[in-house]
Amino acid sequence: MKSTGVTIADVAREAGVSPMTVSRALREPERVSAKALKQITAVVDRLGYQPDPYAQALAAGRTNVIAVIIPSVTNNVFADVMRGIYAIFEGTRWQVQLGNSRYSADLEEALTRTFLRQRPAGMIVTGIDQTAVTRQLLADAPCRLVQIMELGDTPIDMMVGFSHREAAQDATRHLLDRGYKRPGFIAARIDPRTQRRRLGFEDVARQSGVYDPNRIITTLEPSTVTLGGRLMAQMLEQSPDTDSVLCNNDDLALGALFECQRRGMTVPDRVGICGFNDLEMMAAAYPTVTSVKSYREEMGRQASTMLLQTLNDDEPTTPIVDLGFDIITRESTTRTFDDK
Amino acid sequence: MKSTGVTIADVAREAGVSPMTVSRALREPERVSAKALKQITAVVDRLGYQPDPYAQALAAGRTNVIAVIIPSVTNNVFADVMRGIYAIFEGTRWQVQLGNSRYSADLEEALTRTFLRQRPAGMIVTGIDQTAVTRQLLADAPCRLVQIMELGDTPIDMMVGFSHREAAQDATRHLLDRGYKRPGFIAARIDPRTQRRRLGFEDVARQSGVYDPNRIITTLEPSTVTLGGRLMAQMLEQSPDTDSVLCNNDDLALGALFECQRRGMTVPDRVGICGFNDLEMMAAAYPTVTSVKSYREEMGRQASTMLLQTLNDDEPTTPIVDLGFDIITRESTTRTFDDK
DNA sequence: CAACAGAATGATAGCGCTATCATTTGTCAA
DNA sequence: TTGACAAATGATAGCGCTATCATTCTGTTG
Repeated sequence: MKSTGVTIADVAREAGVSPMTVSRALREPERVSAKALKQITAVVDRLGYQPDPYAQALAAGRTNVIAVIIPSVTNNVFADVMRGIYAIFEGTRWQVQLGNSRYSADLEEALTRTFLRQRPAGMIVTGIDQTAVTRQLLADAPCRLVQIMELGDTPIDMMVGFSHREAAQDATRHLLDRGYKRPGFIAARIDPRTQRRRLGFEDVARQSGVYDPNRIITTLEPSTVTLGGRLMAQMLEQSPDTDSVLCNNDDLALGALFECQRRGMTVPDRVGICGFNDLEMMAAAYPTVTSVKSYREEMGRQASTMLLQTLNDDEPTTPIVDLGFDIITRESTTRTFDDK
Repeated sequence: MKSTGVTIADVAREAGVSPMTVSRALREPERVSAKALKQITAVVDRLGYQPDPYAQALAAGRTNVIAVIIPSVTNNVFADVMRGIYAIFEGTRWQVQLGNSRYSADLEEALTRTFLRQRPAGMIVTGIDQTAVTRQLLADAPCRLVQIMELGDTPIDMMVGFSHREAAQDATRHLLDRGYKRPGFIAARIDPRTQRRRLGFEDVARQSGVYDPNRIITTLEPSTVTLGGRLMAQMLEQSPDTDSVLCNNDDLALGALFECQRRGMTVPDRVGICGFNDLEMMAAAYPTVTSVKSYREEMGRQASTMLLQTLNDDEPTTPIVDLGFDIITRESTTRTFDDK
């Protein structure tokens, strides 16, 4: 039943002090005399003592768990966010624990319950579209929280993100500025963020008089490069005069690019392509692909830093952070002529 | 200091039984009378009781944690493995906990210690190149273990993987079979698996008399599509007559493809390209790209299933599983002529 | 109907740690 | 040297649960 075997009592005995002093030496060394500290440290090292995190959690009533809920572990976008989160918490006493909601609000609710049962020290959750119950759970939780990826008017606590709708608006405007007259929009895995991007596309398309529902193709399927090709093919079949596409993400954009090449339709001259997220590969593609850059790793870092501040009893200066976005213009939307 | 507030004692009081009976009702319902069970279940639901996992762990001396150590969270390959792992454990009482060794054996050792301190119910670790200390820690651990990704002669416990060296041998042979005479090898983020793939390439290159150290380019940088382009460029500069490349992974292969296109070198006629892992995008690229398919998600599923069996006190029928690999031949190595 | 096996339940004692408060030790001014 | 006060340490009592064993309650049998 025993684990490592070495308990705080063993250390205390060997060091000739009480368990309480050992406990202190480990957590608040400044409250222990230099002599005792040295003694204890030596024994800890010699015995290889490691505190039992469960006993600590139970006795102290709090944990060192940072619970993170993301919709997908296989999506590059969240992988980047995670890298930012790990970058901040690695080497600290906080332990990141990952939960995967698989784009389901119900699963997210269940996950939230599971996590809260563990009394996390802090939480990071994705997006602003939690169920009412989840929102309530999070609001009542005895820990601080950062919502990431998006911005919204009703933050539960803290927030780091950017406006997907505005980003899509700007990207659509970019296509029009580049002389494209009949832009389309393709999207897969319709989640709330995707929806807002579509709205952004529609905003600008409508207001510029180029809106055509036949140039909007969405599907619930998970997004892949192959699917990008398929959606592009569908677009060109149902609206052959489409001269550009805003893709909901870079996988789709890459697939669309390949599909155009396969059909001998030159990019950017015959078809302009704009992706979303600006994954690393977009700059390496041939032709290079324009994309909406989002600051994903920075988002993870910011969220973690803010959480860390609250854990140290500092209030972050800005509890709501807009990281913005940038349209990274590349060859795929840079025509060599204008078909006016 | 209290958490949810509702403890097992509260439930017991309300249900008019002892805490012990509640504890039993929750974990071994068949050992409790139907009447008591119904009573208790009702109270649990009404009060929304959730057992405290820390108290459970401390009292029972075991946990429901499955510890998984992978070298990277942002690498598609491991994302796929994780998907397989989650697929098996989701919905069970086991909780997957992820650790990121960032391709460092020392970090892996530290992580292993951290995880073992938590007395996981089972572990999944990547590869076979642990430090001696890590190996010892794992061997002594009071839980079962699966090593994934590779095969080796000295498994610590169970193992699911495939031979990277043989895979690279086959891929190299494939290039030669397709009529390529001067194959090269490019690799980034040199980890032990990459090394073995290089050995596989060298095996066949040597034995076919086409070995040329100037056609092997490796770097410690993390692998990206952009880097694939750069390494390909370097290859074509230092060995301009290279007529094909085996890429250590698909990101590099895609970068190499783009670089060739940028230089107007036709793929597959002027240069053949073979990737490794067979990520989804390889089938969508233009031209489609040949790659060594590895069964990553299946690897995660197998490892998890085996672990689950041991957790249920069944011994898996095969503790060492070779999932093999397949060369998926596509356009990028299908020449329309033979330059013999 | 006594006797008894087996099922159901409960009392007790921790798991390894920390919060709290009491006690001891050390330091310094008067 | 003494008293006052702070610093250092320790004794005690749980945190919420489960393992273990003792007890009580069935139901069955001769």
